[in-house]
Amino acid sequence: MALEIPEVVIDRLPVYGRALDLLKQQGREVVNSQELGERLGVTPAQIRKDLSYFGRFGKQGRGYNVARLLDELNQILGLTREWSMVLVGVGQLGRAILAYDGFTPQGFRIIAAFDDDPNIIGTTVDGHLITSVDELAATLLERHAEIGIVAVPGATAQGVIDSMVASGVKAILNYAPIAAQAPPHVRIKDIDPVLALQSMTFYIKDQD
Amino acid sequence: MALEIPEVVIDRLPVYGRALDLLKQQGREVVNSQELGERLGVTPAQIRKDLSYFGRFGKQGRGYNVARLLDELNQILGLTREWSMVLVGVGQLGRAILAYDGFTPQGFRIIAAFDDDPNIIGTTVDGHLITSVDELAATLLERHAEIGIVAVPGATAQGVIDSMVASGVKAILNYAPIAAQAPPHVRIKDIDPVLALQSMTFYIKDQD
DNA sequence: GCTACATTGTGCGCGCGTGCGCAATCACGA
DNA sequence: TCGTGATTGCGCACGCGCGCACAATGTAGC
Repeated sequence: MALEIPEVVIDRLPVYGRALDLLKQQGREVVNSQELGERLGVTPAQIRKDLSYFGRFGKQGRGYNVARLLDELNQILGLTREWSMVLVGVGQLGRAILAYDGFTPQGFRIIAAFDDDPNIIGTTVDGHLITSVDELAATLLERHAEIGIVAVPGATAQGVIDSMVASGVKAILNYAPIAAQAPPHVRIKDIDPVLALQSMTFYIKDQD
Repeated sequence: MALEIPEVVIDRLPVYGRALDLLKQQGREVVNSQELGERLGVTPAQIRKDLSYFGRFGKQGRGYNVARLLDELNQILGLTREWSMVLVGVGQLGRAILAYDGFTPQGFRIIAAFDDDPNIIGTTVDGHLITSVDELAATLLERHAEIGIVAVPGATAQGVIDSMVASGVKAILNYAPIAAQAPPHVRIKDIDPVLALQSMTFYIKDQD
């Protein structure tokens, strides 16, 4: 049945999950695809189709049980466990990532942070002792981490990614402004505000 | 001819532009679609098709003049001018955004920064005097800005977005973890590392 | 100037994602 | 227990984006 699920579908599931989380906090027990769709700017059919890839979670005539559907989505996405991450690059951006309080509640924990600046190595940032990037591989041998975060300048980013891949990291969140290369079995997502800005200007450049 | 250009195409153009920029810095004068595609993980046909929406920029048998194509792309995307931005939210994330040196070289300048914390208002961060968010509208009346950056917690983000829209901002870069709503004439792009992580775990949760 | 070669620009078909529309199904009230 | 109303799950068709494959076209060498 669910042998080939489009990546766009997977990308939308966390969005549904976040909305359900909010509804749950508000004490809502049931929600239908129409209301969920309105909140997220998605058609109700889209939501129902997406969910149907994984099973039948709703009840006709009522809708979806909020807590139940949220649990199902977390199960599907693998969010019922903790995920360990390593951060490379403790500049201004890296510090903001270390300080960000949105990862932990969702089960993502930074277990080690690395840099190549001797002035930073050995210091403690937000409770994390900064280690030399040369020890990345050694550290990952004893303390396993599935996810790597790249917050270094573009020039050194690909090298960092290669090291992570070699050390068995399975997914990478890349903040560096490069077209990162990785083997097929390693997932990569880019966070790139400049690209986002540069495509928006196309649409607004001729307004008023 | 170019009456309806897919948004995915527009999203790829800045990626091409960045690669061309790099090639130009390396002194390359000509590049063909095959090499460009290999560097970016895109098929050569994709690149040629995308570019054909806007004109004929290549020469058969040779390829594309790097500097020429880069200029054309910048023209198409509206990157030949400066863009003014306002930032709302000067917490850890906002500070990292203010400190980020990747915006200015691409023509994006933050002209004002706002927060609602009395302890922060009046201070100077990276050369920017932090103003009360209550003065957002008034400030935008005298100093025009086309783009808004939202770096506040999710709970207050939609309100900030509404204010920006009311003040004539035409594009918004949203770092808050919400499904932001805005009228159709205002472009929005979300920067959301947690969503990126939560979709990647789907693919890596059953590995090894 | 002519030939051989390389690379673009694009018509076309394939495949996939989206949303419509309806039958199936469940809750609830009488 | 039965009927009514609401909402899901999903078959199907439409439309769009992607990439193939080839003709068009420019380059370079002789």
